[in-house]
Amino acid sequence: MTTLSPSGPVAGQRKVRRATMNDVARLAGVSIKTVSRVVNDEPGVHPSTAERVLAAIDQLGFRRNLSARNLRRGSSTGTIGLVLEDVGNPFYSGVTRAVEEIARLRGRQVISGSSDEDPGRERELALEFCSRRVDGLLIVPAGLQHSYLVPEMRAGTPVVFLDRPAGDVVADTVLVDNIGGTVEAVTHLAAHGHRRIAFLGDAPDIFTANERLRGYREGCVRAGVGYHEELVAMGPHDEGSVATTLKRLQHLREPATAIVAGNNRITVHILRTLAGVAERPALVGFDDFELADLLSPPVTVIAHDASALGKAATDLLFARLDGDNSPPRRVVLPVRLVPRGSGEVHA
Amino acid sequence: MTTLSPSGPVAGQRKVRRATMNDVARLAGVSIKTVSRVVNDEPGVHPSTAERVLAAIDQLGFRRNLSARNLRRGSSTGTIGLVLEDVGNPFYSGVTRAVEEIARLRGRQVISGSSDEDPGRERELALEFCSRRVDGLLIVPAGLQHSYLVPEMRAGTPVVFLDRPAGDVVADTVLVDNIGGTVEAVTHLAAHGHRRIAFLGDAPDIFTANERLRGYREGCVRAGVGYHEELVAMGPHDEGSVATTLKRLQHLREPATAIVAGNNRITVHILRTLAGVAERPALVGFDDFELADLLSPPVTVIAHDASALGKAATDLLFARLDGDNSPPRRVVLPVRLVPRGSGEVHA
DNA sequence: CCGCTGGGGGACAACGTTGTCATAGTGGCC
DNA sequence: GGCCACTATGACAACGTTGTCCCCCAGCGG
Repeated sequence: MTTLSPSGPVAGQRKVRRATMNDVARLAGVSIKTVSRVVNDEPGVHPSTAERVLAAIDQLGFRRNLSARNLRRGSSTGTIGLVLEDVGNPFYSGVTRAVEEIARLRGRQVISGSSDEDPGRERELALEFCSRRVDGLLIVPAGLQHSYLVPEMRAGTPVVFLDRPAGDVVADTVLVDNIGGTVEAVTHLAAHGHRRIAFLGDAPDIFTANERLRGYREGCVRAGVGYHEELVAMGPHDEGSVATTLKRLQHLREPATAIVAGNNRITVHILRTLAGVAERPALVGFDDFELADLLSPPVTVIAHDASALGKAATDLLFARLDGDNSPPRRVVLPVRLVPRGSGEVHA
Repeated sequence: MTTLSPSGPVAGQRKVRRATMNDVARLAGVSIKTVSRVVNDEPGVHPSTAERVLAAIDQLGFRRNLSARNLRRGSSTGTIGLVLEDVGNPFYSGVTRAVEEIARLRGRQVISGSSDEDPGRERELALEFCSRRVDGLLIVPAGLQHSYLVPEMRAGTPVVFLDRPAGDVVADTVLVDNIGGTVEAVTHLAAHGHRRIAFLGDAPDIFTANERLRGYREGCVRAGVGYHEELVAMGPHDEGSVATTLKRLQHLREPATAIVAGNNRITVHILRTLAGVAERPALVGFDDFELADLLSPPVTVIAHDASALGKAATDLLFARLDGDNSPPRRVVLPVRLVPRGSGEVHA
């Protein structure tokens, strides 16, 4: 295996024009249409002609321009757009992977972008993708207003919302059972004798955070332990605010003996804050995460499957692309409580 | 906030043709060029005309077709291609995030795909991206043959290799200091009295795995503990094979008292295997991972920064796009040993 | 009244493909 | 020999934009 340098000046060859079918045609001494035939494996080209064309293609380093092709054919661009909150978050990267996988099977490329929970950025990304004429859109909504998508949907771009519902359009949506999950978490803790169960969640304008809060409240009521404002802390959380909150919960007249964490980031903040603390409250976290089983104590979680979420949404999208025009669907994926230890501590 | 259904039949509107500038022009009673002027904020359009055009755009839900635009202008497509091993792996999703971030600042969209360590798939993805006329390519090489990229590079598409070097082309490359890292790991363990230090790595045809093995060997020699074949286990590892290997290492005539893990997946397998075991060997893992500090004992690692890697590579790519045509560069990012406990166990 | 200026707007070609249709040549059959 | 069928190939338009160039007309100075 020799080391080839792409001969001649390579880096910074910004000015070179890529070879087109025209160039190939000229070099091979045929018409451009014949080149097209060869490139597309269409019949009716004499083998010797095809050979000349292929040689020219090789010599010029020709590669068909897909944009031009799609433009002319008016066909799909073979892309789907994915707008999520942050690819860097393992949960969403799991989603991305699943989306990519299915898209691949259906011969599509994925274009993705992170909104960072910023509605403006979400919109910017989604519309940019529409300008690129993606065949469909998968969106983890950052905001509550999605009417900007109405023209796109009307123009035939299917949109599936993921993880959270859209604010003001009716469209396919895939969610997880946030309420059921937190109800189960609370019930589980109550069953182990806890009556002072706290909830730390994300800002309540985030759909999932709000739903989980509702589930928490319902769980408290059902378990007969009552809902107490003082045991709840919503809002954007960082390590510092979590530490403060935990301290507060501990020093209540009736301290919290158990905590439900609203998502994986919060769970991790809590774990870090509690590291080395002897008297630990029981803990159940929403979202599973790697190594949860290897911590001590292992962390009990409400688990749901990122790739199942991605798969369900993408399947739905492709169903629409295949012509399914039934009314918009809302799919709610189940969650399950995985008891590992941290949630089985008795009060 | 009312709930708008995109009026009329929406889902399954596969047949609708998107409005073009032509349609807008007709509706507004102007020429298509005037529409173009309005859409592009070009001067020389009477405000009242512009208003009519905007109204028509709104009414028809027109959105400029970026492919057509780029085709006509011969300008960049505003996209860059990213081929990695698996977006689902937190390390690569960190890379992805960083790439996305920089691309955004430079007004580019990222198209990405996972090769799953399959050279054929890598090639397929890279060439597909070239067909889409990405402005540049970032590739985590799966195989050793990349001469297929020569025509593309010659045609002016800059390519930067990431995490591993290309097999047979000279191109920009960003790596981490694999050898230095493992040397440091071994040195560290030896300094704590270990003389029987094992190495579990990935298949040696993977560049990083091989480099790390070299570093391990060099570290052993430098530390004066010698290199022993029996302490090394390379190859694809799953939980089972890791368990078997650990057992073997434990039952050697002179058992291993310390382990260097070749990457984060292997580290995790080891941790899972050792869970609950009383007599644990010392452990240093290559790649940092979330929660490493919360395990007991906390895991000592050779850390390097996924986002730094992504950033460096993307910066390099954009430098090329900006016209930098200096000879291909090879950037090696430093790693650092983060002592947390698991590696500071004395032999 | 003429010519000039400049703002507002349009006609047309071109980007790189592919679909449609036409045509040249070749051989076979009556 | 004339006609047909068939193969191999090409000319040309069109996809949705934008760049270039041109035109019309109002206003203005001489």
